[in-house]
Amino acid sequence: MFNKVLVAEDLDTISIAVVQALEKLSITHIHCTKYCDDAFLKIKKAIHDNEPYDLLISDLSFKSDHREDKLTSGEELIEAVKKTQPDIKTIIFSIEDKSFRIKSLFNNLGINAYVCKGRDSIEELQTAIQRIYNNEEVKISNELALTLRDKSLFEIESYDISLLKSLSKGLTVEEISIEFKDSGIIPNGNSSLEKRINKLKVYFKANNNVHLIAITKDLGLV
Amino acid sequence: MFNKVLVAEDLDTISIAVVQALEKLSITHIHCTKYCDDAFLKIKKAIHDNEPYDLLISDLSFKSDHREDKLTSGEELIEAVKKTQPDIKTIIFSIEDKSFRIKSLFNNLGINAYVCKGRDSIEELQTAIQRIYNNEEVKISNELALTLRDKSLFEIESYDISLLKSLSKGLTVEEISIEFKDSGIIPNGNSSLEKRINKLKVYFKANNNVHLIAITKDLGLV
DNA sequence: AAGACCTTTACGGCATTCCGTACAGAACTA
DNA sequence: TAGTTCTGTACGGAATGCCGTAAAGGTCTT
Repeated sequence: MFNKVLVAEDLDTISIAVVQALEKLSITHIHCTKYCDDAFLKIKKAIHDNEPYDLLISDLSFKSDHREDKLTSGEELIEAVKKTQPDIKTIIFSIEDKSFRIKSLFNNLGINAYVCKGRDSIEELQTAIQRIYNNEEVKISNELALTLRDKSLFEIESYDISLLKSLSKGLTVEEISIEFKDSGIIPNGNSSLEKRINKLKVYFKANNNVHLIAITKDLGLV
Repeated sequence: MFNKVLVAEDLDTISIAVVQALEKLSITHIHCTKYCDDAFLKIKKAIHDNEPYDLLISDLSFKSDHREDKLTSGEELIEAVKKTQPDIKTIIFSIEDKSFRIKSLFNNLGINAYVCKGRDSIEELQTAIQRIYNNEEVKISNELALTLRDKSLFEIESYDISLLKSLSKGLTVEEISIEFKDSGIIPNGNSSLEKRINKLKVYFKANNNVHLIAITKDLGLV
């Protein structure tokens, strides 16, 4: 079994249970951090000491508080970690259950498993760890596997996200056009923006801009 | 110390840690449920057996799954419980940190304490239980106490929420006017609705309707 | 190089929002 | 009761969103 495991989780309640679950798998060295920055430091220190971590289990969202952290989310943490220790195994353990979000995590971050916090997540977490250790294929629930194969979900690019974010900030199409021109984002013509917004409205079955933002906010896209 | 405590929490990880925390307070009878409906049943059964619960610790939001539950949130659960056992003590243990939401919980549900899941929530939960048992005043963090006293936050009524919800469903002012007339909600004239939306935009410093919905969605109002 | 195709942009007409003014009725005041 | 204030509603004009058409420019094929 893995020897050295790091848990990045802000909620004290959850990290207690995770540690307990790891102990049952007879993992000897378990460390916890409540902040992404601390997790990254620990990983760098471990490499320096020639005792690197085998596995990182991280939450996605971390509450912000008085501390000013560089890394504020599990995504940022894993991205940074992979750059310094590419061979480390990673599991995301989060409440997030939007399939396209999870899909992008597999594609962009190359995580080894995604375990969704829920009513029986301890067991799922344990089997995920076991399978990764045995180099078996990651178990993905059927429903999720289907959406992961669905290419159409991947059409929403960062361009669309920027567009939606600007809209949700209360900017008009005119203003977004100017903003995009300043930032060098193309396309940035009025009509092109309108057309793109229209595609998003069709995609998300939205009646108007207000509806569109309401929907994408619910999906956690913005 | 309390004798019999019920924990309503869907996430297995968290309920493990909560039970552990309760055991340290030498509470002897601790029961857990993962669904609101089950919690309500247990409480009714306990009353029937003449061994009622002293304290209910409940989460706010519960994941929906295959089961079709009558009670789907901690609010609904506590509301139902208070009707059958008005003297039961209640603590909400949730990740929600929007002050006006918490305020409405104290005002509408009459909860005894609100503990926010976070980096040191176990300890907060334990002291909250202790204080409730000793009939001391509930400890509220300074920041929260301020907003609880702030009357202005309470100006947003259910009328405004309905309005915002209809907007976020993609309806036009015209359509909302018809909807309100059908439901007997007043005011329902076009201009009145516009005027009210305008007030909300001023209040939330929103540039336009899209912005307004984005803001109120973030605040968890809609 | 010519044609088909795609993307970006421009323009125009209609719908909706945005915002100011105005007026009628209810509630409140003296 | 008469005047004042508040609230709900109506109307109108400017700005923005909404949607279709079309032109300009790029890419690809043949």
